[in-house]
Amino acid sequence: MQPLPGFRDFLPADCAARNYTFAKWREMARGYGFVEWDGPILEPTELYEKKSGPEIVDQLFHFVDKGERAVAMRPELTPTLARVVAAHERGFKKPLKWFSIGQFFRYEKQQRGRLREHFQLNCDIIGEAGLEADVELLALCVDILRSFGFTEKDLVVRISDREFWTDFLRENKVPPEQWPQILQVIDKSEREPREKTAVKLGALAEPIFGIFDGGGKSAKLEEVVNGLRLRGLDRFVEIDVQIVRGLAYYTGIVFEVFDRAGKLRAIAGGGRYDTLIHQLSDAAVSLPALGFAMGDVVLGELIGEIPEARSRMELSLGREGALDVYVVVAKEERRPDALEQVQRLREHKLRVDYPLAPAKVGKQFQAAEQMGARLAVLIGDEWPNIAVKDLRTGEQQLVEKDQLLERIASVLK
RNA sequence: GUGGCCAUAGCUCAAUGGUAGAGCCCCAGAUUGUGGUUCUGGUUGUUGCGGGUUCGAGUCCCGUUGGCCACCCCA
Repeated sequence: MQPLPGFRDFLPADCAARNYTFAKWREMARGYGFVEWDGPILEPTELYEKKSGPEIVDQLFHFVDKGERAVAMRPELTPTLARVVAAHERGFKKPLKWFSIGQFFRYEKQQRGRLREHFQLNCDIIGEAGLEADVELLALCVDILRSFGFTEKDLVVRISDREFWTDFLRENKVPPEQWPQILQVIDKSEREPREKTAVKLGALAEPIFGIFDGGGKSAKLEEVVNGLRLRGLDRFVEIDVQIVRGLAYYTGIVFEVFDRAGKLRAIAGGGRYDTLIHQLSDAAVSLPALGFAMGDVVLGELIGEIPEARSRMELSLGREGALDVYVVVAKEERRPDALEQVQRLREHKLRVDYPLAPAKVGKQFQAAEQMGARLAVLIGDEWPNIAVKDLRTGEQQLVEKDQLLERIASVLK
């Protein structure tokens, strides 16, 4: 039996890496004053249809439950957030700065960087229409990535503005019902030959290519970059109006993070969605909002690619995984005494392990080594004295059992 | 969803159509109480699964499942 396609088993090393990622996400988000929340993993399918149209259903893990409800495993958090905020916003002072770490699902053929399941950090700011919120969100996104050891040489945040294009389309008298289609063509233009894009754009091709080649100027985007400059983070960002993002609900600044080498899929992405909460609100709540999401899969791949990030993680995992003390039961008749010491050490918040079954002393030291124990404590013939061995230096000292804690503390310090 | 490539031990991979192997890992030993190195020995496969061709299939053919890559889509 294998796991289902696109689903992962997390062996201890994988879990350790995942915990490392989550810890960084949490630490940085909290550092920016974001508070953690979460929603259900299963939602009415309708929640996603309402927001993205019926085609989205093809890409959902969805089914009919025993109560004959059409349900879907969440593919993203934003619709849930909008629903929750619409229902509970009065209970909180604005702006809300909320983050969440959870698992998300989509029914698609898997590929590198795209499974049927992944974990995602979502950070959102609700109730602030000003650009300072966009800057704050971008700064958090960049700082999270910096905390993993990435620099501006490793990745780039490409920022764009949906309004730049909607203004353009309005000026060119394009009927609004055609906007989503044209935005999609712009979004895709980078990945296909220009001739093909030109055909799709028709008369708009010339002015749009002109904007691509001219860089696309926007006072708003300049202001965002300036805001990041004040925080010393502008070196990570580039204005690039070709970024549009596929989702229909974005209304303002949008951005995506890519590796500079261009080998991987987007590492993170987000933007402003000022009208979504209103659309999903039965009570006609209307709040400006913006957010981004960062997935664990592509991020993990990038950590693997960048030596600085990888060694930073390995260092951290080495520290986290290690045992403080391994208790060697050198004489089986001393096992009760050994267990008493194990319990005592554990009550003093030390990480302690010992052999569950009788084993040769050599094997026990091997086990201690393998588990990364800092110290081995040997209980046997010398009892009530105990040998304490520093496994890094090899130094060993005999102490009376009541001095054990003291001795351990002095070595661990 | 469409197309191409791939599938051999727990892992990484060998094996002109002719008796399935190596390294690593794991386990056990090296005068019975001291780890990392070393040495010796050992376990493991219906060659992803199901058919077919052939005297004989890991090898060739068909199907199927899974993986990788591109497209599609991108949360």
